[in-house]
Order: sequence, then C-alpha cells, then structure tokens
Amino acid sequence: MTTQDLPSTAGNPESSGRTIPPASVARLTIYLRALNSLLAEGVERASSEELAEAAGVKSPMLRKDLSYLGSYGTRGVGYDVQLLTRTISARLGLTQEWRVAIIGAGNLGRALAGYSGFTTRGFEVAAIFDADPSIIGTEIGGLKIHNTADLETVLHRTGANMVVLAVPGRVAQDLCDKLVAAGITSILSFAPVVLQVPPHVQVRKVDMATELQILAYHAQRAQESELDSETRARKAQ
Amino acid sequence: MTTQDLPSTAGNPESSGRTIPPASVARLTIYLRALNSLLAEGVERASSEELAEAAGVKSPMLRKDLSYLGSYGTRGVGYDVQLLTRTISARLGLTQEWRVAIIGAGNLGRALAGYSGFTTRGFEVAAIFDADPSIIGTEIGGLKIHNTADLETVLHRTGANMVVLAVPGRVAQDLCDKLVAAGITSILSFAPVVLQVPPHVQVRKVDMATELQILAYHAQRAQESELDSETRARKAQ
DNA sequence: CCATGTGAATGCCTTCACAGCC
DNA sequence: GGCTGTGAAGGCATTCACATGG
Repeated sequence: MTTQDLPSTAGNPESSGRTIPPASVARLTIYLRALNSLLAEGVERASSEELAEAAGVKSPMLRKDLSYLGSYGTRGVGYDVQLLTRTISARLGLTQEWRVAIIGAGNLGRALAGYSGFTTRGFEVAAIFDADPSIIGTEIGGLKIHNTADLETVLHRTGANMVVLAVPGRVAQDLCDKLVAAGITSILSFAPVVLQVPPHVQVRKVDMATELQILAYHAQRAQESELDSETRARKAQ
Repeated sequence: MTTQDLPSTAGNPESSGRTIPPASVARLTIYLRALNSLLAEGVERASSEELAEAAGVKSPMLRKDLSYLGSYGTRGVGYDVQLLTRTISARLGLTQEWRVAIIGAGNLGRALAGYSGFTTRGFEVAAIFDADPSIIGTEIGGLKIHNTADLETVLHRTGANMVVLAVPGRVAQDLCDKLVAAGITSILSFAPVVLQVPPHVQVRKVDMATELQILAYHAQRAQESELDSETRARKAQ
C-alpha cells in the first residue's frame, strides 16, 4: 500500500479522515458522553480545559484526540458543543442505526436487554436468543426469545448487524463460530474465554473477573506498602 | 525515593517483586484462566507457545509478561501448570479472599450477584444494597438487600473491601463519595460516568455503551473500505 | 489576547533475536 | 536440542511547548 491509494480524503473535507488511534477512539466515546451532558444542560460552548475536566483527562490529550477528527474548534474561544457532538458521532459511526442481537437470555442477557443506555444512542435491540426450551417463546421487554438453533435465519430477518454474547464460557466459541458463519463481523462478548475469529471480525470483551483481579492486584500492593511503612516506622523507633 | 528503600526483594526470593506494567497485569488474568482450563484437563506442563495460543497472544509477549514475576519456567521444557497458577494467583493478590459489596440491585446488580465466576475465584459477595424501599429487605441468592442509607455500617459489619457499583449514572458519584468516605479503595463501576476519586482509590470502569461505540467505529470503517473498493473496481472497468 | 492545533520529545508497550540453561 | 528469559530495537501513546489564527 503506497501513499497513492489512500482513501478519498483529497477533495473531501467532510469525512476528513485517516484512521484514528485506538486509544483515541476509546476516549472519543467518553467525550461524547460529556458533550451530551453539556448539551442537556443547555451549554453551547466549552473549552478543551472544561471538556477535559469533565472527561477526566488532561486538556492537551483531549486536543490531540480531537485533532484526529480535523479542526472543529475556534482558537481563542473553544468548541461548539453541538457541532463537536455531531462530528464525533459521525466519525464513530453513530449516525447510522445499529441493530444488536443479544445471545443468551440469562440474568445478564435480561439486564442488557433492559439497559436503556443501549437504545438511547443509535443502538436498537433487534432480537434475543437462548438455547433453553423452557424460556424460548417467552418475552423480554416486548421481544420474543428465539431459539439459538434459528440463529442465522432470525439474524437476517431482523437485520441484526452486531451481537452481544452473554452466554456461559463453554458454549461461547461454538456460538461465535455460528455468528461468523452468519456474516456477523462485530461481537461484544461477556463470556470469560478467548474467542478465535477470522481477522475481519471485530471482537471486544467485557470481563468482570479480570477487572476484579486487576483491582485485587492494586489493593494487595497498597496493603504491602502500608505494611512496609509500618515496618520502617517500627525500625526507626 | 532512592534505590535503597525498594521493598524487601533482596533476600526474599518468594514474593519476588517489583511493580508489573499495567498491560501485563491485565494479561496475567487471562493466562490464569488458560492455566485453570489446563489444570482441569489434567495437563501438567505447557510451553510458552501453547499458553500463548490459549490466551490469544504471541509467545514472546507471554514470556516477557511472565518474566516480571521472576523465573518460574524450565528452559528446554516449559512451565509447570500448577506452579505457574499459584505464582500468578499469589502475585495478583488472589490468595487472600476479597469481600465484594454490590451496590444496586437492579437487573445488572442481580445478574452480578448470581454470577458464578465471582465466587469461584477468591471473590465473595459480602452484601447487596439498593435505595428502593420496595425491594429493601428482600433476598437475592440468600443475601438480604440493605438500604444504601446504611452503607457505612453494613460495609464494616460484613467486612467488604471491594465494591461493584451497578447504579444509574446520576447517583453514581454520590454513592462513590460515600464509599470513599467509608474507606473503600477498590471500585468496579458499571455506571456510564467518569467518577472523581482521591488518588489512593482505584476505580475501574466497565462500559457497554463505549464498547459498542468502538465496534461501530470499526464496522463503519469496514463498510467504507468496502465501498471504496467497489468504486475502484467500477472505475477500473 | 486567548485557546486551539500540532511538531517534537518523552515514556511505555511490544516485538525481535539470541544468550543462557536444562 | 529446545525453550525460557531478556537486552535491544521499534512502534504507539502521551505530554510538552509553542506557533497559529480568530
């Protein structure tokens, strides 16, 4: 790939863009949330300092992140909240609607199906699946639970183009394979296993056990350094 | 801080340790899971190649990560599954038991309370809280739901030293402040807001909306490059 | 003047290649 | 001989400092 087959940015100031570093993409979603709060409060302008504060980052970082989108601020003034909101949304792909299928109607699947943060911004729950015959056919929030045996058919019929996997680890890879076979390329997995997928499929993982373990690591270190300083204090006596 | 007051590693081959890079800590939890699977299958030894495969990383990375723990492999042979499991567990702080309080007994809180992956490894649910009078006093999985008004008392009585916050964004900061005041220093938050805490408090955030938005970004890019290549193909005709 | 946008500097993480050891 | 452990190299991400432009 040479400089020449770079996408159509040349005469196209609109979707002005090269690829955004992954770390920045993650933070853009946070900025978006901060901006939505400001929007709700009726705030029209904000400086990088104010936005950074709200997002919990330092202002130079926020400015660098925003610079990947192009130049949407006004020097000496700040950013127009509405414009910036629209710009980030567009760039993250939130102006089109995404149809999400939830696989697994256990506790977690139900919680997700009822999660309002879902529908509020560009994500629509398109279908819910489970393998348990005793709950297939019953409804959750107005959506009938489908049989995972009908995965491909129902995914296509409902137009689902994203999937949230909320199933036990032992069946996750099997379902994942079926999703890939059905043409799904975006998967958010809550299953505590490493999913093997072809390179064109994006998988993101949310893992409570991992997060708790990371907290445990830091908590233990804090304990140790506490003990250390006690020991030191005792020696110093 | 000079080299001299480095912790007690000198004559202490046991907890051989300097601080592990954050990125490595995160992966160690994954290795641990892979090791537990192997253990369950009765496998006694594994090479860095095999472990890396199971964890979805490249072998040099796994070896570097493990090197932060010290030297627990055998050259020419590989790693003893049991020994490595114990070593990682100890270093992550999983040999002591952590008592977790869940704040918020909505759909998500209930799902978490019932999550088996919790209790299986060093984490015990110590208490559950909610602010809704209509469910306070009822039980979930044998645990009575406490009033968030009694937060501090109950946290101390139950010996909780970690908290999972599963409450709506608008009340998260308020509860977080109360947790900090009660002496909690490890918080896993599912609330879609940036929590402000003093530096000695560790907060980790799990955020489904963010994860979906990141997927949307990549999905949109995939769409675009697909369109691009179609256009190019058409032009080439 | 003031706050944005950005090249340059720094630091962290990952990858590589191979020395060291069983 | 084979696989671990690790210094060195390379690639990202973050921070800094300031030039730029309303």
